[in-house]
Amino acid sequence: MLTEIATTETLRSPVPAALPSNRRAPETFIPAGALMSFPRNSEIFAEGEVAGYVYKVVSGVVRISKLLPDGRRQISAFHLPGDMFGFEIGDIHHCSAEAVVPTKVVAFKWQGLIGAGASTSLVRELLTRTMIGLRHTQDHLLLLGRKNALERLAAFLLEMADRSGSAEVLDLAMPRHDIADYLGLTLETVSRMFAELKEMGPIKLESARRVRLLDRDKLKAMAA
Amino acid sequence: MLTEIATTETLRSPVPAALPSNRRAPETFIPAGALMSFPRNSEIFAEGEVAGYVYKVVSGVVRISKLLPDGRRQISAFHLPGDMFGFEIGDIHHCSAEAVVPTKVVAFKWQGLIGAGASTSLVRELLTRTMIGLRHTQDHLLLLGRKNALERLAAFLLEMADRSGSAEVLDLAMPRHDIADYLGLTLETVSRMFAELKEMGPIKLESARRVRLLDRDKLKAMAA
DNA sequence: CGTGGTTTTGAGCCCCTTCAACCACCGTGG
DNA sequence: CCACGGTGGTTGAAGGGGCTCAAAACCACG
Repeated sequence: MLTEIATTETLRSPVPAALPSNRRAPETFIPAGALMSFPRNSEIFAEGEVAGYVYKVVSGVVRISKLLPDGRRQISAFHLPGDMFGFEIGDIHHCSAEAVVPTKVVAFKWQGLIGAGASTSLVRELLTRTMIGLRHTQDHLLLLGRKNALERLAAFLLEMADRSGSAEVLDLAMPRHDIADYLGLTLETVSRMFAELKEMGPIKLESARRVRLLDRDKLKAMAA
Repeated sequence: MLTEIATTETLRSPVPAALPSNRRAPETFIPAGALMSFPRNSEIFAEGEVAGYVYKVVSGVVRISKLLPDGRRQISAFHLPGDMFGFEIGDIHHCSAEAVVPTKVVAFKWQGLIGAGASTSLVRELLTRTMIGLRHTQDHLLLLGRKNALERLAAFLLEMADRSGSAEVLDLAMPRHDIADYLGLTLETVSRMFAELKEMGPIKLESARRVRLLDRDKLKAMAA
C-alpha cells in the first residue's frame, strides 16, 4: 500500500487521506498522504526534532529557517504550493519549517518513499527535487555572499514573480522581517530598498505587500 | 556494462580505466571511471558548458564557484578526496569547477548512473550525496547571511579541520582569495581575521597556509 | 476609535571594503 | 652569492553601506 500510494503521480496530486489537525503530536502515526493544516506562524517541524516525513505544500506558504544560539535567523527558502520540503539524511531535522500564512500540506512517510521496495522512478524524482533545491540554494549563496541590498531585493522580487505565475501585480505573503531574514538584511534595510526601487522606477507599491512590477527588464538589470 | 561499472562500490573505490589527460575535449567520450588529472587553477568544467558527467575527487582539492557578470565570485564548496560533484538537472552546468591544487578526479557518465536500468540503490546513494550537499549549502547560507567576519573564519577552520582528519596542524590548500570568496569577504579581511584569531589565542600560524589549532573549543565558541 | 502588529523614516555609528603600500617567500639567472 | 621579478600575504588609513536605536505612521480589527 505504501508503494501504491507513494508513486510519482501521487506526489504530484495527492488525495487527502485524513482530516486536518493543527499540530501533529510528535509520535503520532501519519498515513502517507495525510493532509494537515497549520495556522499562520505555527511550527510544522523544528530543528532538532525527529524527522520521518516529507511534506508537499497544497496551499499557503512555508518558510525554512535556521537559528543561531543568539537568535539570528536565516531563512533558506520559501515553499509555495507544489513544492516539497522536509528531506533529511539522518532522522533529525536540521532546519525548522513554519507556516507563513494559514497553510495546508500533505505528509508522506519518508521510509515509504525511499525504503526497500521503492521504485527507481520515485527515488529519481526525489533526487531531481533535491537537486533543484540544491541549485536554488547555491544561487542564494551568490546573493548572500556577493550582492548588495538593492540587488538582493530586486532578485527576490523577480524570483517571487517567476514562481507565482508572473502576474502584473505580485502579492507577497511574508512580512518585511521574513524577507530580511531571507536576504541576510535587516527589515529596515528591506523597507528602504523597496522605497529606492519605487524611486528608481521598476516597481510601484500598491500596499506594503502588493507590488506592481512596472519594468521587469530594469529589475533584472538591477539584480546583477 | 554501464550498470556493472556504475555500482555503489565502484563509486566508493573506482578503478582508473583511462590515462590522465590535462583537459578533456568537450565532445570526447569518457568511459565510466576515467581518471583525469588537472593542474593547479585549471578548469574542470565551466558554468554554461554542456554537462553529462559527474566527478569524484581522487586527490587534490576542487572549488565550485559562480560568477556575477562584473566578476564578483562566490565559492559554494571545496571538494576533497572522496567527494563527488558535477550533478546537474538539465544538461548545462550552472556552476564552474576548478582545481585548487594539482588534482585527479574520476569521471562517470551521468546517464549511466541514473538512466533507464539504473539500480535503485545507486540512485539512492546519489540522492544521499545530493542531500548532504544541500545540508552543507544551507549551513553555509546561515554563515553568509548572519555571521560576522570572525565567526566565518572560525567556522571555516573548524570545517576544514573536521574534513581533513582533525589533525593538530591544518594545511590549507587554498589561497586567501579563495577563502574570501568562500566566506563572502575580501582577502584583506580574511587576513585580518587570521591575525585576530592568532591574537585571541585559539590558533597559531606556522605559515600562511599552515594553521595550528590550539583550542578547538574556543574556536567553536567563536564560530557562533 | 483605541490597540497591537507592521512598516516607514531618521540619525549616528561601526564593521567591512577599498585603495595603497609594504613584506615574505621562492625559483631563476647573472 | 645575490639581484631580480612575481606571486601571495600582511598591514594601514579612509570611506561607505548597512546596522542599531528610536520614533512616527500606517493598518487591520476589536
